[in-house]
Formats: sequence, structure tokens, C-alpha cells
Amino acid sequence: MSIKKVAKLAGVSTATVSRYLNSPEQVKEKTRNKVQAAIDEVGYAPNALARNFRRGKTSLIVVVLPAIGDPFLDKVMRGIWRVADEQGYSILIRDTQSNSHEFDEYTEMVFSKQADGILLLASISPFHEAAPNRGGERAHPPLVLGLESVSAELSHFPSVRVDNITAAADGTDYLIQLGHQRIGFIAGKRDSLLTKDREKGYRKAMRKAKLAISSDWIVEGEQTIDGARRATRRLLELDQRPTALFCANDEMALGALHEIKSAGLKIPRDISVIGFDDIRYAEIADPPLTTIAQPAEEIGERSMRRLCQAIDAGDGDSTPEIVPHNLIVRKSTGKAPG
Amino acid sequence: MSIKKVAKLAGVSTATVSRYLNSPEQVKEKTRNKVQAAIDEVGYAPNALARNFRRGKTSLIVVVLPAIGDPFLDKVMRGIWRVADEQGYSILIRDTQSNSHEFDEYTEMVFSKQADGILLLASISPFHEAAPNRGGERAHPPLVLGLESVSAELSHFPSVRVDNITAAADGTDYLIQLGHQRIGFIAGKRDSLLTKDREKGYRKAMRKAKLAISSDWIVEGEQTIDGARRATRRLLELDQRPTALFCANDEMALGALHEIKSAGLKIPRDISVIGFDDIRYAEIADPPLTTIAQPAEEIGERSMRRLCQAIDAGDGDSTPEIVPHNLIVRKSTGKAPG
DNA sequence: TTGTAAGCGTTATCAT
DNA sequence: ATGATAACGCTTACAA
Repeated sequence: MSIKKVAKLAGVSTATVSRYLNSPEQVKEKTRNKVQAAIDEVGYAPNALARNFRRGKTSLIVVVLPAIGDPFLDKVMRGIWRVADEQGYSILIRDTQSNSHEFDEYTEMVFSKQADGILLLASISPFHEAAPNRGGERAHPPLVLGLESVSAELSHFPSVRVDNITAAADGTDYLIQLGHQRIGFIAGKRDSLLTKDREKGYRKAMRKAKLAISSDWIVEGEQTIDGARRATRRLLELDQRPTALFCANDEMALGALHEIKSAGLKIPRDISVIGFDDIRYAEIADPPLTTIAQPAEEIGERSMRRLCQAIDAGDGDSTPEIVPHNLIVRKSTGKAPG
Repeated sequence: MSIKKVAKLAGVSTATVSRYLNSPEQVKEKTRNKVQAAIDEVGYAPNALARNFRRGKTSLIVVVLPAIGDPFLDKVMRGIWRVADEQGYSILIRDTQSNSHEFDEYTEMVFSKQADGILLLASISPFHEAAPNRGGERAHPPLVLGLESVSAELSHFPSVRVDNITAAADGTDYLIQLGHQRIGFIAGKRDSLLTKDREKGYRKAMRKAKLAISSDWIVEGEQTIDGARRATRRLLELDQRPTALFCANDEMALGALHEIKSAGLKIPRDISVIGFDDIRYAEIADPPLTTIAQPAEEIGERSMRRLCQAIDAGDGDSTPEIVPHNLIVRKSTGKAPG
């Protein structure tokens, strides 16, 4: 009952107050002043709930990410926020660590009008069951995939990312050029499409160089420091241990660095290590980490723009946007020993 | 027009559908089945917007934090989420890096019903101007301070945190016991109450030990790795450089470690370093970082609970909840040289 | 146990 | 340029 109060006080109709709020140019200056005075007097603030209800829009975007506190997402989020602010959206964050991994849980948020769209920056299991009848409404909510590569079920949706396969192949190539032949790979979780793709790139480069891959060389690092440390330990215990290690992301590479040094080995003299993402800790790692950088902020910005399009314009095309990656050579990689 | 559709299809009134949704026990089993069948058939999902509007509740909490991608907040957020899920709240995140630092901007979100409450995990400038007349409504929105210490203006609000002064004094004491006399302090930003308190603790411990503090020893590290590196460089250039360094948080300590090593000095032989927070990178730093741990998840959980109280119960008491800190000794600290 | 109907605050349509 | 009013989808007295 608040716009009403203002209206009464200003001696105008509620419609005029509403117009003043939303398109002031349609209101005569004299009236504008009266309304503004009334607003100031009662300390009126528009009820966003009512407004959104009326408009059928939440002005909220769910961003689904693996874990908050991931230093890589820091930069991605900055890009997202820039566009969100510009377009009047607020960001609702869900992480798949504390919450579920079910695709439906997030689509449901759109159908039940808790959010207008979804920005997926994490791996989840798509379409747990067949989507239920949505009463004739679009079965696909506005959704954009950032970072992750796309599984078949999700290929309808637009995505913005680097070419993970090529990028990982580039990194592996670099190690091969340094003379490494036994190259290990620390992968992420089983269900992560993204690290799966990086593994593919690694395999591809090895194959191209006609280097055999022992199945012992590929270990799961669980996308965590500790997981990577365990994985590294296993790698170091091999009879013929790798002379180089490709980690599917920097977080795991950091764990690997620590574990290798703890084992009394020197980097890169005994083992070279390469990561992926170029998080801010990569540069100050000891030794500074060679890694593959992604234009994180750009990814955030562009995926958010795509999402806005999807929301406004129905859908649009869904060809993936590929952004460039960039190998950054630091001190954690060197010539193969011997 | 959707609950209506369900109602018509089920041959009941909208009220019954609503009751079924909100308190099924009030509905006869036979009716329940009819309603559920209708819901399934049309693929109905309750419109959260309408529901929240009607209830006058957004079921949203704004969490204000310095930067997403801060590894310390990772753990805090997990605690927050646990309670939020339990209580049916979603989390709206704003960071003060991309957004503004104005207190009013966040309070406004409550007054305009974009959110039900505010969880402040960052320093902001409180009450830019006198709060405008809120038309008789409560001038203070539900708000809890996590982590940060409280400035005079914000002391009305409940807070949950460690005793930063005592904790920093404990850390400093530890250095003093190791024989250090020249101890530097890398502070955060000027407007961070939290690092201000840690500085106070450092000063307190020094005073108690009757050690003089040269003004050169306290430098601003801007709460970033790079800022800390610059600050460290300045400290290393002093004629009489400190033999130990207290960094107001681990992020800065990491930068300091790197810079000290880059200068060819050994840690802790030449300089000891101590941090604050015990982020996950502290343990794998080189050398592993001595630091003061906070029960991050507990802080998140308890501050969220306080906030729920503040929302439901009006206000309640606002005495700060102090949680225990814990000095974790690793390898970055050692006896004073000489 | 169920139905009727008012009302939440805003926007938008249609007159004036 | 402004006013009257219906409508958005849901909840909740109050009645039956």
C-alpha cells in the first residue's frame, strides 16, 4: 500500500507515480516535483517483489559453480558482474559442493520463477529424468554454459569457453618439445567434462608424437589440492616415474608441486609441472608455475551476455563461442632429465 | 493463472490447492491425490514470485564479501549455505570489489524487498549520509557482521568473529618468544576494520614486551598478493630490516614469502613470516606458513543463524559472538637470527 | 474438510 | 498528461 500513500500525498493517481518511477519523461515537470516530494517525505522505496511479480521477471540469475573461493572463478565472476550490473540482474550463487549436482534442481528454479536464467560454470548431471511436461511452456530454460565443454544432452545450449582439447594438446606439445616422453596427467573428477577434454588433448598430443601412454600415468586428482597430492604420490612411486606432469588445473598443480618437493625432488630438474588456468597463485608458486591461461573475465562477460540474449530473445543460436588460450611459460618446466 | 488451472482440473478450489502445497495434512487424502494428479498433468510449479510477494518475503539473503574467489571465504560460505538451505534461503552475493562500498546500497536492498537480510563479511563505509526517513519502518534492516570487527556506527548489529586483537597479539607474542625484536606488520587496506584490529593486537603485544615499533615497519599491503609484495620489498630495503613479518592475512603472507625468497633470503633463517586465516594454500606454501586459524565454517554458520533470528524475531540482543582462534605453527617461523 | 473472496503493490490498458 | 481500474498468482480469514 505504498505507491498509494505517495499518490495520495502528492495528490495524483497511483498510475502517475508509477509512470514517474518508470518513465519520468512522460510526466509533466510540475507533477514530477510533487511526486518526488511525496516520495522523500514518506521515505518510499518501490517494492521490488511486487514489481517483479507484476512483470513476471525475477531479475535474478543463478550462477552454478563448483566451489566459491576458487581463485579462477574470481576473474570469471568479475566479468559476469559487470554485465549483470549493466543489465539490472543480481546474481544468485549455488555451488555444487554444498548443493546438489542435479540439472533439474537448477532448471526448476527458472520454472518456479526464482530466477530468470542459469549460468552453468560447473559440471552437473544433466537431465536426471526426462523433463516433465511443462504445460506447453518451453522445456529449455535460458541457460548458458561457461567454461565447461558440452555433453550431448547440453549441446542445445550456447557455451563460451576455450578449446580445452587444443589447449591441453598445446601444453603437452610444449613438454614433448622439451624432450619429455613419460608425461603424467592428473585429471579432475570423473564427471567433469572440462578435465575430460583436457585429458583428450593430452592424449591427442601424445598420440601425434607417437608416445605411448601407460595407464598408470593418468590419475584422478579430484580437483583439490589434497587429491592432487595423493595422485602425485602415486605417480612418484612408479618404477618408471614420469619426467613431466600435466595437471588439469592450477589448483591441482599447486598440490603436485608441494608433493614433489616434499619427496626431495627438484622442479624442473627432476620433474616438470604444468597447470591450467593461470590463477593468481601460479605466479608466486615455488617455482613459478608454467600454465595455460584462459581469458577468464572475458569468458564471464561473454557468457553473461549470451544469457541475457537467451532471456530476452527467446533463444538465438547456440554455436559455442571459443575464446583464445595462451601458454605461459614460467620456471616449473624444463628440459627432460638425462 | 496457474493454481487456478490446477484447481479446475482437480475439481477443487484454489484454496485447497494452496493448502495442499503448504500444509498437506489439512487436506483429505483423497483430495490430495486428485490435486497431485492435476499438478503432474499440467506440470505445475508454484510461482515463487507470487508467493514471496504475497508473503512479503524474498527468501533471499545478501552476502557482502570483499571478493569472490577468496579461499578463506570458501569455508565461511559453506557454513552459511548449510543454514541457508535448512532455512529456505537463497544467497545473493555482492562483492565490494566490483560493486560499491556503500552501506546504504545494501540496506536499500532490504527496504526495497530485494532481500530479507544482510550478512556483511566485508568492510564498507557505514551510513554514508543520515538514513532517510523510512516512513516509520525500522531504520535498521536485519544485518549481521561476520568476520569484521565493529565500528561505532555498526555496533548495534550482532557480529560473529574471532577476537582479532587477541589473536594478533598471540601471533606477535609467539614471534617475540622466538627472540624477534624487529617485527614488521603488513596491514590491509585503510578502511578494513578487521586488519586494523589485527594491527592493534600486534601493537599491544609489542608494547607489552616493551619493544619499540618503528613506523617504517607497518606498511599497507592492500589485501592482495601484489600489494603485499610491494610492501615486503619496502620492508626489505630498510637499513635495519625486520627479522619477522606479521601479515594481516594469509593471502598477503603468500606474497611476502615469494618476495622474500626472490630477494635471495631464506625463510625462516633470515626472516620469519606469520599469516592469518589458515587458507588451504598456507599448508602447501614453501615453506609451509605459520598462521592463525579461524573456525571459518562455524563463523559462517553462526552468523547465518543470527541473521535468521534477526529476520524472524525482530532483533534480539546484539552482543558479539566470539569464536576461538588457534595458532598453527609451521615452518615459516623460527628463531631470530644471530 | 473445503469453498469464497479479499487483498498484497505494482503495472498497463483504456479512457478522459 | 493524467486517472480509474483490472490483472498478475498466491495466501488466508471467514463461511459453510
